[in-house]
Amino acid sequence: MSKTFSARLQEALLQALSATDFAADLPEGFAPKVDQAQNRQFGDYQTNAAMMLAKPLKKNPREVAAQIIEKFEPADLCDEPTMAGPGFINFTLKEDALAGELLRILADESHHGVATVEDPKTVVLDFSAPNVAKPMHVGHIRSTIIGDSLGRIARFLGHRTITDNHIGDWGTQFGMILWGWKNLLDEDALAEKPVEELLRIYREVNARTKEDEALRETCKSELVALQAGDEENLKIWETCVDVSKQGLQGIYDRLDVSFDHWLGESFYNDRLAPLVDDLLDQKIAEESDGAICVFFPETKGLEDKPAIIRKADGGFLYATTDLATIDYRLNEWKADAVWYVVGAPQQLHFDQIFKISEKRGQSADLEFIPFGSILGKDRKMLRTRSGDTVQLADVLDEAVERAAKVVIEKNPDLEPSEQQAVAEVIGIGAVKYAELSQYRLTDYIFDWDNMLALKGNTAPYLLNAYVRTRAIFRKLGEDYTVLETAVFEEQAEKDLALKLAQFAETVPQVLVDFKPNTLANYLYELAMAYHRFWEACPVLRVEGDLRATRLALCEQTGRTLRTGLGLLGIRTTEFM
RNA sequence: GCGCCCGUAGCUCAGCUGGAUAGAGCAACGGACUUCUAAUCCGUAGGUCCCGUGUUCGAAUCACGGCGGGCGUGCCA
Repeated sequence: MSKTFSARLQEALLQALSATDFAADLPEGFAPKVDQAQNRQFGDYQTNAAMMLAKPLKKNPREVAAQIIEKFEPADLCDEPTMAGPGFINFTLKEDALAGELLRILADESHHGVATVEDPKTVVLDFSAPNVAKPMHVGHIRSTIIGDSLGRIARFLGHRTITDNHIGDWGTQFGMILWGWKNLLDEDALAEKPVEELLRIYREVNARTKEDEALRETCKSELVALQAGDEENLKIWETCVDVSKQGLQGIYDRLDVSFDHWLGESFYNDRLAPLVDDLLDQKIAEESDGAICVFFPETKGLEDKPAIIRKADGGFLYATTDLATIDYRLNEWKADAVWYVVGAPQQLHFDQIFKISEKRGQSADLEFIPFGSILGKDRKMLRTRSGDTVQLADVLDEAVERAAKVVIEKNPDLEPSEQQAVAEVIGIGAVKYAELSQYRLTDYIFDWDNMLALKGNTAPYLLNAYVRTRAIFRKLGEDYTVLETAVFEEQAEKDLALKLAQFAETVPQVLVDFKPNTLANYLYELAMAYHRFWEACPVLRVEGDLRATRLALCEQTGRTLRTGLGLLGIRTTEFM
């Protein structure tokens, strides 16, 4: 497989460097960067290698640049590089190179020129992980959508990817649910809308325990009974988990998110006690005030932040479960890496369990991939227990409803069922894109209009570009065949062709720092380039190679948008 | 107290592994549809990149110190 433009330019640049007078004096391991030019007036790619080298070589940067340019052999890739400003070297690709690349990526129907990784890893992705017996609220959307997208991208790049929904099916909340089930349950409501009924009793009990000390104790004893294996409580617990999973599955189906496994906290129950014993044996953990703790005296920032893995009353905590989960993933799944897509407030927790894993001699690449909070209007965290948090299902309903309004307005003649199907793609896509197009650590204030916008840099903008690629082939009456000779007449065509080629440079970049918004931004730029092309370049009204080239650009834009949106977990529609 | 994250146009946000005049969208104003989907395109206007100091040929980006906001910090998850 051939390489991206930036990789090829980088190779040529290294060649040039090795031919210069100062080749022997280059810093060891010097790897010049070739970046996409920020501004078209500077060509297509640029490097600041000369300026980087000026200091160690004790030379004037422009002198260095001049010599690099002199030795640079562009082959048929680009024109003679030019020097600009304080010592930039700018590269402008040849039209033939652009044309050749277009043909190459068209031939690569599944990956569009994106190279798969040389050393595939087994990556476990831990994301979404809602609590059972409570429906997902807006706060769960980030983990679910970001995690799903990272999983799709890792898989696309060739990693063995395992997604695991580590649901909270064993927490202390079950004390309250058990009591509520026994005392407040409305059987008819349970049969009718099980998830809602579970939420209702949970909220009711939660509210009562705030006032009622005795009830708190009763709930606690229900929990203890469950943990001790009480048959009735276990039965209720199983039913709750079952019902909740079905409710969650409905949301996941709608979001087009799926998991390879659903190994919740309860799965690890048997493994907790032996794990703590083992940590004690190895002197990694010790007793302190009755609890079993791991201390980190040698780690800056954690000196006074022990991790508790067994409470004084013998109970285990989520740190214990998470450690057992790491064992399982490493031993059973042979994971090389585990990626946790979890909210930023849990930074300390993950620092601790990663450190413990290290103390145990485990060497897997454990990554905490945090995201910022969704805040309420008061700029405070949207709290799960505040009672009136916005439910995810409601957000999706509202999104689809808003999309439907526009679809009906724009396409009054469409069958209602088709209108609804299109609205579903647009509405859900809009919600996902709103999340994925922004940097994951940015906090934001929940706002319907913001989250569900349909104008500007949103999913509908990208979907519209895709739809326009399809409209052309519908009108043409046949599918794309094969392009033999690419010719360019307009700047808009070359800009689009270059953008298409850069898909291969963009996708791998997402996993460097786990930022799907890098891909979202790229797709937005691609859609913009296509919309400009659309305005400037009629396709069906021109003839010959030019028409074939433009059809190819349409086809490749459609493929790239479909694949790229697919990597974000966003579906496409043929019309809108 | 200590730790982590955020602070960029009126609003919502990109850009942050140092690079050229800091970019989008929304809102405002002005243009372009007998045309392959105008959910589009083109243009105008809008900035102490929170403040200060430092490193550097070069800082929104890195370091240090502040300020403002959010979150976390031994027996919830």
